[in-house]
Amino acid sequence: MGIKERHDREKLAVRESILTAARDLFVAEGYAQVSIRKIAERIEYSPAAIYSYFPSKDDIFFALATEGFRRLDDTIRAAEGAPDPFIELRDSWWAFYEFSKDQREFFHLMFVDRSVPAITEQWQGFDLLQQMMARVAGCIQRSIDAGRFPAHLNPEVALHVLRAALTGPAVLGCTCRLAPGEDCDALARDVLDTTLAGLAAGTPLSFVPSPACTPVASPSGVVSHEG
Amino acid sequence: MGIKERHDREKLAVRESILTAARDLFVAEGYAQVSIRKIAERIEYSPAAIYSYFPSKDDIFFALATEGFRRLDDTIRAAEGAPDPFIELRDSWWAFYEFSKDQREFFHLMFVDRSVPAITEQWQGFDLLQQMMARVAGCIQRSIDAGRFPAHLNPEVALHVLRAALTGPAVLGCTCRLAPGEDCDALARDVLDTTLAGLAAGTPLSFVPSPACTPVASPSGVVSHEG
DNA sequence: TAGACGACTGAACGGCGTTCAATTACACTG
DNA sequence: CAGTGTAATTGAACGCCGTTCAGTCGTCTA
Repeated sequence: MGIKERHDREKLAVRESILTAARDLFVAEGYAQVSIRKIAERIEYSPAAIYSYFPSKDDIFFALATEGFRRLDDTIRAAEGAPDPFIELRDSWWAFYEFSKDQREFFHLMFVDRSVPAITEQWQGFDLLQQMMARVAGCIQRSIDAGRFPAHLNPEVALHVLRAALTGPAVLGCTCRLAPGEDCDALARDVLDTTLAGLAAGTPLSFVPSPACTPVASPSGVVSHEG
Repeated sequence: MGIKERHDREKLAVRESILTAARDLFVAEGYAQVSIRKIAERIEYSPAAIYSYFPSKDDIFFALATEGFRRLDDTIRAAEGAPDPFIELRDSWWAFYEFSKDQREFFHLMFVDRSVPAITEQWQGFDLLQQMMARVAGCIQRSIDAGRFPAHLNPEVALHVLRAALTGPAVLGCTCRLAPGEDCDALARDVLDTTLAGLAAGTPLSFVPSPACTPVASPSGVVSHEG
């Protein structure tokens, strides 16, 4: 009796086509330009039909943000593997910046956009992001062990400082806050190198990271596992 | 014959009341929650009336962004004056970060929001921002002269690096991308100190700043001098 | 074949930014 | 004071938006 299975498959295929349409539209035109009606037209369904696949528009974009973290993970993984942990660290964060350039809309959705509400609600862990963070922290630890950073440096603190600093040029780029002639890549490179040098210099730091670290919360308070 | 003058004054007062209503609404509820209809209701005019004072909703917020730069200028000016230029530099950038906290919606409008389109168009100089930048650059130069930074450091480059790095924690805070328990102030402090230490360490930098530097472009391509 | 059930739709609700013909208020002219 | 011109203001509409819901339609079950 594979009828239910076929139905499930078909249902999932429609859901996937909604996400594909939404992704195509928002990568091409940005979040703000995407409407339920446009998505519906693209998949040749009525707008109302979409609401039997996603409870709200925000949930569609939350699913896409989740996909964004998968893409970011791929990007950063591809940058890992340099023999020198310090170089690997630099490559990883450079990959983070390049992700903000190459997948601008995804980056904006994941790290900048405020359209998705309920940010302060409880969220369920994004395993991918936490794994990414853990890998980078490990890389920092290996850099410390290799003598590239002072022994007293807390890898978690360094991680958050790097994340915050690199977020700067990434956001400036993706929100169009640079003059046309300005070289965003060079700026990002300088911020990265300056931050690494500052960490290497052993400035005392005061930040105490909390065990949890959230990128974006589910609009319905529940993590949506799309795909 | 002061009738025209009185009319001008009245017209200006209505314009001002529109801005006040918009400011109150958006500081309290955020850009996205502000509508022309709500502004109109608050000033007891019809929505259509607003369009004889501002060509579009975006222009209202562009005027508010301009006001935001005035507020930022006040904030940073108040932080200046420390005898040690290095301390003054640190105080100035800390004031920048505090502005992002205390005037979150203004900061978001000025440095993050993408709702206002036409960012890449030609813009007319924001004298205030350029003056702010020039003052900070001067402060960096004095820090170099005082031996706090290497002599070969380009003050303009350092300025952009500091701006980009500090934008990071500011954006993380104002877009709610920190876990509830995380201490944004400590993070910002660490980013600031790490960046200053990195600049002091004399890492070679590659960024070449363009003479112009824009925060946000006018939606109609023309700077609106409100007030 | 009757009924149940799920997917799907058309129409609507209340909101939005914006436009425009028509009206009103008012200073000026004769 | 009556009439005229002008600028301010409005009501109604247009075409969007996210979302809801009663109702339809097709398919599977008993």
